[in-house]
Amino acid sequence: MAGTAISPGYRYGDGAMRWSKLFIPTLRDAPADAEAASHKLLVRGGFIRQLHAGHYSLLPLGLRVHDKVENIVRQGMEEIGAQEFLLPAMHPASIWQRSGRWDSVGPEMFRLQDRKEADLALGMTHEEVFSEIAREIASYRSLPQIWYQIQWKFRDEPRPKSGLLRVREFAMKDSYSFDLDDAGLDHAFEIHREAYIRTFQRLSLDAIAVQASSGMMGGTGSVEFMVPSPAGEDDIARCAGCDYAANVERATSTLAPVDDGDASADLARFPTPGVRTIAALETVEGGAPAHRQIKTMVMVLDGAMTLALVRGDHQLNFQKLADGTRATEIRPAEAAETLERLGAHPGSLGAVGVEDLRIVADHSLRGRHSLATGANEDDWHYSGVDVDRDIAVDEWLDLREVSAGEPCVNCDRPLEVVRCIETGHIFKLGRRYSEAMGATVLDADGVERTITMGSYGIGIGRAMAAVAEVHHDDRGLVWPAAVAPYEAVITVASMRDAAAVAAAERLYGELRGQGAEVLLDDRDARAGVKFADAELVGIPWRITAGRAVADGEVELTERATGDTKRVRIEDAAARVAAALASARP
RNA sequence: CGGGACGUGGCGCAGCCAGGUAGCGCACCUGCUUUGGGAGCAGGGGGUCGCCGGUUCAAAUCCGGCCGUCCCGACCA
Repeated sequence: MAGTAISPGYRYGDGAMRWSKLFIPTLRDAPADAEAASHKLLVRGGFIRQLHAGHYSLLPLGLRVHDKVENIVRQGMEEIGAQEFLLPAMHPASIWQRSGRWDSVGPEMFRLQDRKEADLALGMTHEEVFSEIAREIASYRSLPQIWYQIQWKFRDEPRPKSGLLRVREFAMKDSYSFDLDDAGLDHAFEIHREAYIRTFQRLSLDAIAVQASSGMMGGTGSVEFMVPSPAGEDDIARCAGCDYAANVERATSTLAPVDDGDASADLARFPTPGVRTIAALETVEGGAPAHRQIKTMVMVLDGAMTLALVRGDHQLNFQKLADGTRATEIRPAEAAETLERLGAHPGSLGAVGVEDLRIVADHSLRGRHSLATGANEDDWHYSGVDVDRDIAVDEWLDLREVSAGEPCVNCDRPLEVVRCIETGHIFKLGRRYSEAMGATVLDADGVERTITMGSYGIGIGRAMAAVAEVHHDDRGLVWPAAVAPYEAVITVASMRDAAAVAAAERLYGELRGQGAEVLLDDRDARAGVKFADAELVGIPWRITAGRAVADGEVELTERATGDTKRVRIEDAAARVAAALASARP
């Protein structure tokens, strides 16, 4: 535009939304190692490319979507008065040592050293740094505060997978609330919950708010936002009759009482050659139905072997065990360890007479008698086990995982179990970090009080992938207008058709003049290629300038439905603008 | 961490077992034709066959080690 000599090929402004000038590397074939729909389509559509496991480059189209997701999330934060920060991604070890997490989080944190051999970490979350800053809040009159950032997080996931769904480096919106007391925290938590619901609605995600385990964050309560999808990694239990919903790491249900009979039987050891499973023990002479067996899970909690007991027909939930015992590192024992300590292989294990190991048991075993379990000798089991009499249970915990169909604890209606993607998680942290960092204020009475905190996260890239998981068809992505990389594409059916080119240019100018994000597909390619690409990339509206131009018309096609209408060229811009306006948040 | 599979032009694959000048489809470049649902013909460019070592006259191919990627599992005791 200016008089400065710029090589025409590099003229930026005008070419920026012409497909022929853009880098949109679409692929006919998905990479062989992609499994999840979002992974395949984001790669095929030219949105992302993998650098290595768990690390993806955002290409121009991908960045546009990512930016839009960010901005919708940002809008939700601004609406509750949150203030945006940007903190360092790289932290000194000392700040993590002060909170105790340098040692407690383990290998999930990327650690490195600088040239002076000082320990550093790549931030996996920012409670420590934000609460360090919050030390400058000196008076209760400065509270409450809500601070947030959208920043890269680094987590050395044991298994990155499914494209953008689980990665080691990702943008997260993390916010932190600072209040004088628990009532203030409850309020901050509630307005976040509401903001998240609004935000996920704007992203066209049907997120379910569920009770959740707090995991490594600690604290007194947490809620996850779960988007139903087979590509997810979490199961939630949800009641069809009331609003009960919880991650299976926390969910409970009502259990029908078990009738063990009147009298407690005598403990008896009996031979069970070849019996290695619950099912086998059901049918053998002297055995018992699964719900009258004790399943003995040998676990190692922070290095200490522990027996976790559940009913034979129940499953142990590891997160419940970790939460209930406050263990940070938890794994099943290896067969060799088990053999050494208990004297038998898996399949013949039990807690009867075990004195030197910690024993935790699920509530469903409380007071039970006349049960069957392994005898800690291969091919031998016990019958007539009376839990109170024969097993030295150290702690009673909720350890069992709920199953679909069990009655809801609130209303007795059957629970359903749904596979979900966790797109957001909010925590009531309490005073753990503020106390460690020394973030205190003086209250109205001049008394020093520790600030109470909450922390709240949304994974930007994961939310983007979740949208792709939910909104696609066999032709490609079907982006909701709010997050689409472009709102509309004008497809010139043939670049040799001068009238069509002229109509397309006119509409392109008009729509850009209205502020629409419109892409002009001016590639010298066949119409079929352009249609297929527009559908793969998932642009909500397509305006086709082709044979209808001879009649003074263009075609307007909605990606989601495939519906096509012919409209007058002079009316087309207004029609598209109206459609876009109704879709904007 | 355990189990499985796989690494060959940008993407998808064959070749490997039975060692002998690296091939196909898509994509890319040139030309002609075609032009509303991933065009046709002709010509062309691009690959240290993941890396290191070994065996051999000769290694994508056989052997050893390493690295990387994906999937399943972290339970049914």
